[in-house]
Amino acid sequence: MRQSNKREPLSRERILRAALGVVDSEGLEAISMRRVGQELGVEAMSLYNHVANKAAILDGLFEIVLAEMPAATKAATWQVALRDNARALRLVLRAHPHTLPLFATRPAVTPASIIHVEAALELLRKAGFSADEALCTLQVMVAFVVGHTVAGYSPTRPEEESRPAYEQLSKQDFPRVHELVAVLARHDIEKEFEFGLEAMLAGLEARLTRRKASRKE
Amino acid sequence: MRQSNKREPLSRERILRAALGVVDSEGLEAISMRRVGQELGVEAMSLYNHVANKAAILDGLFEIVLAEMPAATKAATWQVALRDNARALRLVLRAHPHTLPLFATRPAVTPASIIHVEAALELLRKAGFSADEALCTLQVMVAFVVGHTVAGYSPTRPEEESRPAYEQLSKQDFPRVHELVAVLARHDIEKEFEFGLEAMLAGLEARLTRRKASRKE
DNA sequence: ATGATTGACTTACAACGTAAGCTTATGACG
DNA sequence: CGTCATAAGCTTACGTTGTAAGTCAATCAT
Repeated sequence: MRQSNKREPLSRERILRAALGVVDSEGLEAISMRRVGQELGVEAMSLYNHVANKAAILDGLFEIVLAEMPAATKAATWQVALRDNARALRLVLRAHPHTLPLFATRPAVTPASIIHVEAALELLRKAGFSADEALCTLQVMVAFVVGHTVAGYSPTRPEEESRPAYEQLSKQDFPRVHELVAVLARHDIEKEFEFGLEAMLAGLEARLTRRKASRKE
Repeated sequence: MRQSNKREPLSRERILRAALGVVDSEGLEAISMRRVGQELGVEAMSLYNHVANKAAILDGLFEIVLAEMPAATKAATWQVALRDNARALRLVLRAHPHTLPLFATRPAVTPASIIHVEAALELLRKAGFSADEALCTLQVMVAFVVGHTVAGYSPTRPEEESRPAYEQLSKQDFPRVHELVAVLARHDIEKEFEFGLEAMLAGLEARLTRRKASRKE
């Protein structure tokens, strides 16, 4: 009955990877200590030898997802670097949509992502941003990327109330909303992301040039 | 022993308000059917006469928080309107920081906020944005506001590992990160929000003028 | 060989969401 | 006034959860 061969020992690493597997295939609320243990052929309580508690597993999930982000390639300009980073972050988040709620609870910047932060800061500082501006820029970019990805890709459970209301109530009272119904059909959420990303970058660039101009006179 | 006087009857409204009270003072994970019932002097199961289940309560919380957003005042330009809306949304979210995780799971636009959406769309369309651009603009703004507020105001439980790492490891390996340590002390997250908001607005405005120019030639 | 350490398993408990059934107050209608 | 339907509360019960506490077998240093 018992797992016959000498099994490889448990570890934080293996636990997190098993947990990520469960979350990816069954959703965030599917993980319980017993479920993760079962995935590893182990009792729930055995996990406590390697992780402090369930919250620590969620923290770890957040961490290993973020660690999937590829190292930044050498970019020509800070604009390109920021854009690349934003897209890379979005891709990582989209790869594990069920973990997205985690990013709403935990601080976005973590030791795992510090390399990316350092690289981005370096470029921004050299481009002429002050330390504070560079910090703001990064935080604001992350906020946008995470915010937009969470909004668009959080797996919505099949609630039936919210959808139909649009077509019915809105014709005369909300003409502009009604107008969107047709648009929504062919609306591309990736285009929407790029739309926001470009706006953000353009705004940051404008700020930088204005800043340089005011310093020089 | 029993609650003596004829008590006023339960209702979805009362349940949600009680739940919001619990969440505001004790945090999101403090709400359980029994806890909310206790708040109203009622058994847990009685709540099921007015709400479908716990998820419905969370949906309702989301809803009544969003409903606190004040009606938009008549704004001079779409820029001012967007800025006002963004700040108003942020204020509402900040007023109930414990509910912020809810905004990561649920769709941002809800029947409760449709009036604001309609008003904003009207202004954007009149300013020259296409229907799709107006939709993108709104979604992107909401994503930024929610994303940034969640990142900055989600009540972080007192985890002790993440903080001290900064000062230690970063001096030579991460000089730019290290540079931030001093900045962080006097860093103002509201300024940071305004920084991002202005960048976003500037970028959107640039897009609009470019669009008008290209249509005219 | 022996003793300590590690890491698994077992048991147990309180709290959770909620299904099912029961009880009581309200109000319509003969 | 009596009857009875409906509504809205209460009670009990079940399965699942996170995890504290205790047990036991394997590994390893001496």
